[in-house]
Amino acid sequence: MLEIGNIREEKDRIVAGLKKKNASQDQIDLLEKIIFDDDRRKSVQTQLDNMLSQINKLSDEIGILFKTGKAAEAGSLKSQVASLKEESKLLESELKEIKDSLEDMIIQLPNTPHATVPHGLKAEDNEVFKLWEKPMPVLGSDALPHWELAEKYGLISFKDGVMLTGSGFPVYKNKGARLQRALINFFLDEATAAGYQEIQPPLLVNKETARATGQLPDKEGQMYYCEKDDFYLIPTAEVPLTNLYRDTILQKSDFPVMLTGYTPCFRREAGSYGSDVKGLNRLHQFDKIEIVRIEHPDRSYDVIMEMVAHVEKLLIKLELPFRILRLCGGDMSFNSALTFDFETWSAAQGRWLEVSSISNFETFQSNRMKLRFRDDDGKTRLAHTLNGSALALARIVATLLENHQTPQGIKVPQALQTYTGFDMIT
RNA sequence: GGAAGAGUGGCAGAGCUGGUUGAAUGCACCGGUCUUGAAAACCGGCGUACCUGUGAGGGUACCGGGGGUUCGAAUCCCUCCUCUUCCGCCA
Repeated sequence: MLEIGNIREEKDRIVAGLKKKNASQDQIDLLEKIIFDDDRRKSVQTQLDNMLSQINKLSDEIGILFKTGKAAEAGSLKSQVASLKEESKLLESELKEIKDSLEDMIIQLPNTPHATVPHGLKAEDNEVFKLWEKPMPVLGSDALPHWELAEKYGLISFKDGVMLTGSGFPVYKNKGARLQRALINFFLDEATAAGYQEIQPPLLVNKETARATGQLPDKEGQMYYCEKDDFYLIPTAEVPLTNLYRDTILQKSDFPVMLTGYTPCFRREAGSYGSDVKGLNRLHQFDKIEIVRIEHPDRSYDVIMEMVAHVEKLLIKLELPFRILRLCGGDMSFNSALTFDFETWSAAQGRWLEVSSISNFETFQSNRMKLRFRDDDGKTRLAHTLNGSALALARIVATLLENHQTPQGIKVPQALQTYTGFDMIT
């Protein structure tokens, strides 16, 4: 959620930012209305406060009359308060209405992009920030896509998943299951070695939590929902991890806040179809290790590069061809001010698969969840939040199988062998 | 799931027979005096948000969440949530 103060004070910058993010004219037009309504909010707040102040004063006077045994004289004061009270009720409901509609409007505005974000509308406009340095692997003509490899070696059963639940819920078996566990441990170990604190959060969260990181209201349809208990299945560990710091005021000495967690992620992915959902490409349930950082605003753009470097190291250790994209304004998520996507090369499919997305949200999340810190001058300010996948398992498994396939079997990268306990899948 | 009790500022803990209580007191924390330095002692400060004012300041709201009674509620009532204890169930 954008800060109202920024909307008021830096309207031109916000307009330019919204345009870069490919916002609609309707969204841009909201700014004027927001400022207008915020003026109204202030004026109604002032009236209300003055009125309540009067009520308080009169009530005190009545109290004194009662104490000094002049209760009989309180009658006219009481009726004064009664009428003021009626008026104040009206103002109160007016104020609430204005505040609600203000929030409704502000919530429709996406975050504004950082200066380094490239212009553009769609995926093709993203900037290739970095390409892996080694030559791309060349596979034989008999190379198989991962879903065939998974079947050939008995690693994953998509069929059984359909039987148990439905499509998009694969069952990992044998060395496939072991590979999953190895990757989880590998990623968690790498993250904790880099200084991230390991967290095991709940997989179901309440409305308030889903709201604070921005999943509600706009991504409601993407989450699984337990109606009976009013809980949402998390679409990413970002939700519970970042919310750990909801409504808090950090001391500067609390920085850096570095969290990591492994969780399954649940996504309805309504509307996806075709080759997008083939094999492991897009699942309703997949495993992911997330890294989250809460930072001083002065540091957040250094920190995002640290996170990029961390993920890059992981992919190098897994010996997977990758590229890093700096997303253009039109392709970035609603919440983000700057996003780097990592894609690994799916050799047998001949396409890039997104395996990580690292974003700086600046104060967009912290504003909504009241995540502040105390600055040197003693004042509270909103902290910056960042997160990234490090890494998402399913697609890593897909490209791992495809890129490391040989006529003898699938080679396990060196770094992973201590975790798998085998160096070859045969 | 059933029964009883409880939820107050960073923590501990008063207030809960309704009226200078945003909230005693202690600890923690910050500043100062003292000291070669530190500790102790003493003095002062010490919540968040919003409105208003150039500023000093003034005002409003908040004592788990929401609603109600009342001229007035941390204090009374309703409801929800959470915690503790006992019973039941269970990995």
